[in-house]
Amino acid sequence: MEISALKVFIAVAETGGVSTAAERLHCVQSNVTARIKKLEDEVQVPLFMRKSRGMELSAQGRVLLDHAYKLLDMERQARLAVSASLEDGGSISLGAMETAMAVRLPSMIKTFHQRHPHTELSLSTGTTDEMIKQVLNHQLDCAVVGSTVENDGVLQYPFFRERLVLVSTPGDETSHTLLVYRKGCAYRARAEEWLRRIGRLPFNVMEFGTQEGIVGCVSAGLGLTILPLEVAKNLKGDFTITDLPDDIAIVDTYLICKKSTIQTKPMKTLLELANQQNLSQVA
Amino acid sequence: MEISALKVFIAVAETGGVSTAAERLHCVQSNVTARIKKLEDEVQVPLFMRKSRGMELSAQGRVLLDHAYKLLDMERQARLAVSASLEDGGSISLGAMETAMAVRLPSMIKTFHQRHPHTELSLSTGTTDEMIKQVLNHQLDCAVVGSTVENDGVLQYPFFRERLVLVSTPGDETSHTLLVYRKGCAYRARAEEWLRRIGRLPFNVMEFGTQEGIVGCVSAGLGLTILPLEVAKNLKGDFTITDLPDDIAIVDTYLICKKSTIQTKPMKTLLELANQQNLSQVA
DNA sequence: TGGTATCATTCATAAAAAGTGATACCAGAG
DNA sequence: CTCTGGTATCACTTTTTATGAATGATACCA
Repeated sequence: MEISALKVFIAVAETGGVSTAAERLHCVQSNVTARIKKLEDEVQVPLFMRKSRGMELSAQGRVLLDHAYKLLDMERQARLAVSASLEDGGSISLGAMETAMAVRLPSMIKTFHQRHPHTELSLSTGTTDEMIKQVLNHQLDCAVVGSTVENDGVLQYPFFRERLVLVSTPGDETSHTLLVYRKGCAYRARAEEWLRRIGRLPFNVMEFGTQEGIVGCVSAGLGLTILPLEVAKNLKGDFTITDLPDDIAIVDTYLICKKSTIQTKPMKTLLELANQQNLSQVA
Repeated sequence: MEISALKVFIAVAETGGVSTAAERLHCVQSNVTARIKKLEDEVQVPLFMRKSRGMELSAQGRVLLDHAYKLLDMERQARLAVSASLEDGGSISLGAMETAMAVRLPSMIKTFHQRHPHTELSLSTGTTDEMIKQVLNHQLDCAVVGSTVENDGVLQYPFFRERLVLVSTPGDETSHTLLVYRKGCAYRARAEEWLRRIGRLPFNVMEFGTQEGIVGCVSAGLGLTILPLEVAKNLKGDFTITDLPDDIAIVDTYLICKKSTIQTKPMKTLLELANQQNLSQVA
């Protein structure tokens, strides 16, 4: 039962005749006759009673007419919804490093939600490497990551700049144990680079899935970790913060998304908001 | 946006790929590819993001998917409703002479409604001639009329037999004024026939649209009228009832409907109920 | 690194559906 | 009776949908 068939059905039902319906449909009368017959074949029931002059709905026809109206209306709605979703609505999946999610994103997300209350924003966290892969696979619409990506199918917007510091418990600053995220974290690479550079070798690494786990273990004196200064300053407890040289410490984060991702209005808003943050927040 | 197009859209969305969808749809991939493309052209928006392996819904695609499910379900419903209306549901329009509507029909209608609570019964009244025409034109599904009709496209079921009597105010029995329905009433023909036969000429006729009007005017002494005995006996007020010879008085009513009217279950019930009343209620 | 399997797309073409125009047919009106 | 206003039927064209084979891209595996 195709939508177009229902349209001719409605035309005949409303005009009470094949010829008048044909006129309204801008087609020829024989075509209308044929399509009605096909529809009747399909539902196995006569939809009209042929009168000497015109046709009149049968009981079954009246039933179908009701439904046909609804169906047609729904089709219109669907069409509308899809166009509208370019403007608003729909959903966006955004990934971010856990640290970014904690510090930078909340205010931005708030603003976004005010501007697009109908757009569903689904947040997830992951390591830089994981998220880059997900963006490339369209499992994420966009992501906040800690390194650039050399792939010209990807748009990258500078998001913010931050300074990494080493965090440990007092007296534990020279630990050879590094507590970090699982492989793929942008910060982890920096930390390892630093330890290698200052020759604190060999060092061992403990991997964690969440930031909470890392911080908990650092405060228990298990070792040291690397965190954005913003995050480190807000830690509760007694920690020592050790500066790092700029080339290690300063990391630029980017909001990335695939070029092929549809640029809906909400998506544009998101990128725009990201750009507004694009001030060197840290020297 | 045809239903069939949405079916392939859903298949692709659910299986996450053209090939798997094609398999499910029992057709070749190239066809699925083409139809998806056509749908995308139609809505002017990419519905899927092409990944290296398979396809994934875009934000707009997700929106459409929701609607597609609803639409498909609605279509199923419509199809079902039409078949079901053969069994039950739907509507039947029944016409009857006002006198029949008052006396014989109520109990029958009640039974009918108990058996088919989902069938809408629309009642109307009219003269025999009017209703015969309406049945022939399918403006009525069936009707209770006071004469047979010589048209072999029409089914006629004996409904009941009744006795007509003349009704007047006491002392007004020989009035030359006949109060009757508008032209086309089966009883009116009988009354005129009677007056002619007994030579009460000339007589004049006042036409009315409703039985109430007739009765009111009769009781005001304007003239006499002809009514079924059953009805006459139940009139409130002081009336004289005059018998008529059998050939004038006894009238058979019939439930008629066109042969071409679909014999739905409810319709069959109606005819069956009519036949149960088919007892000579009056000698 | 090359080989193989898995997908999507493209293209030429076949089959089916929708649309056309002419004509036949039917019933009511004059 | 013919005329008129309508539907149905028919042979035909156009459009849409479906097919099969070829192409290309990418992942997976050795």
